[in-house]
Amino acid sequence: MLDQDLVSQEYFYNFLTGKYSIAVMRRLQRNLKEAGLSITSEQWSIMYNLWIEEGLTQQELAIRTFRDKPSVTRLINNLERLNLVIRVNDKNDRRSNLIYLTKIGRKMKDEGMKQATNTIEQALGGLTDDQIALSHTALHRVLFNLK
Amino acid sequence: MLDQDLVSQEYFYNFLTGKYSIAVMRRLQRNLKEAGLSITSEQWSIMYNLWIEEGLTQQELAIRTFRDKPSVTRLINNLERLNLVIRVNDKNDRRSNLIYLTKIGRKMKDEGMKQATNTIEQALGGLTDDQIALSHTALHRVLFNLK
DNA sequence: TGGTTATGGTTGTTTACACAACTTATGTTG
DNA sequence: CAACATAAGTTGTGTAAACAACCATAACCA
Repeated sequence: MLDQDLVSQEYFYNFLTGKYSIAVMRRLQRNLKEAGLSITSEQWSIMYNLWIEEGLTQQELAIRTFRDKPSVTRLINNLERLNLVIRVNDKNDRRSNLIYLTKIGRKMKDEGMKQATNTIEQALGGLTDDQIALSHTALHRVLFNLK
Repeated sequence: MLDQDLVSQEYFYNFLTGKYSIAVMRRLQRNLKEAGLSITSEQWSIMYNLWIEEGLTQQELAIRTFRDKPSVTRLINNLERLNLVIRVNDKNDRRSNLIYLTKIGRKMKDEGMKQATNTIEQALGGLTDDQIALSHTALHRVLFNLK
């Protein structure tokens, strides 16, 4: 492969290095902070899934957030320290923890989702619905290919 | 916003949580390891830029990899410990370090680029050139919007 | 020319990640 | 039922991230 090719394939390598998602997550972080929500974008991704459905196991949260089990353990640890979620031992399967939101965690939903929407609008500004739909398809395929 | 909307906008929230790039970077990591290259995907992104052009400053590497200065400092520390790069103090501007590859670092280029190409092919498999080009445009816009 | 500002890099702190090894509880099956 | 395999979660270790505060050098400019 020639150096010329290296440079012209810049796009692909930006993809490899996570440039796009670093940008998006950094902006989400900033928007959350400016709205007075002191959670990280990673913590947000856990909260988001719990806002949709409470009582998920850590395993299920790991799958939905595409993180591994140790990562989820520690994210839940931190969210528990922030009094945003609680672990409840599953009576039917004592290996599992069911994760529930606290009152504070539940109250955070509106503002948390608003900042997510803001971030998305800032990121996708100037793109047509068609462009968005097409990249949706492409990224979905990427996820399918790699998982 | 209704819960229904939350679920149907899954794609956007996957974007926010970095799901796609986690998948890509994890695969790159795995491919590098299987090829016997013991560097992380973050280290790869530094090496990639040095394979294109040596003698960059840390500042310049930070811009090209979309990372902040402390991150680059520590990545270079680790790469220096692995004997893959060296810092050379710039005679003309003594604030700057110019980063050069070692012989070992230079020899790693072929295999390192090969694994990157593999990863890209695995990620984009099944997508047409048009789809790839369109998502390129979209992601480029995202980067422009957020930087 | 001397003081201020800007730039390149480092260090400290907290959070998060991957991978491997481990514990405990549940399933399976001979 | 006992032995083995699987599943959920935790802990250890090394690497990387953001953000803030800092040092040294260079650039500006009044």
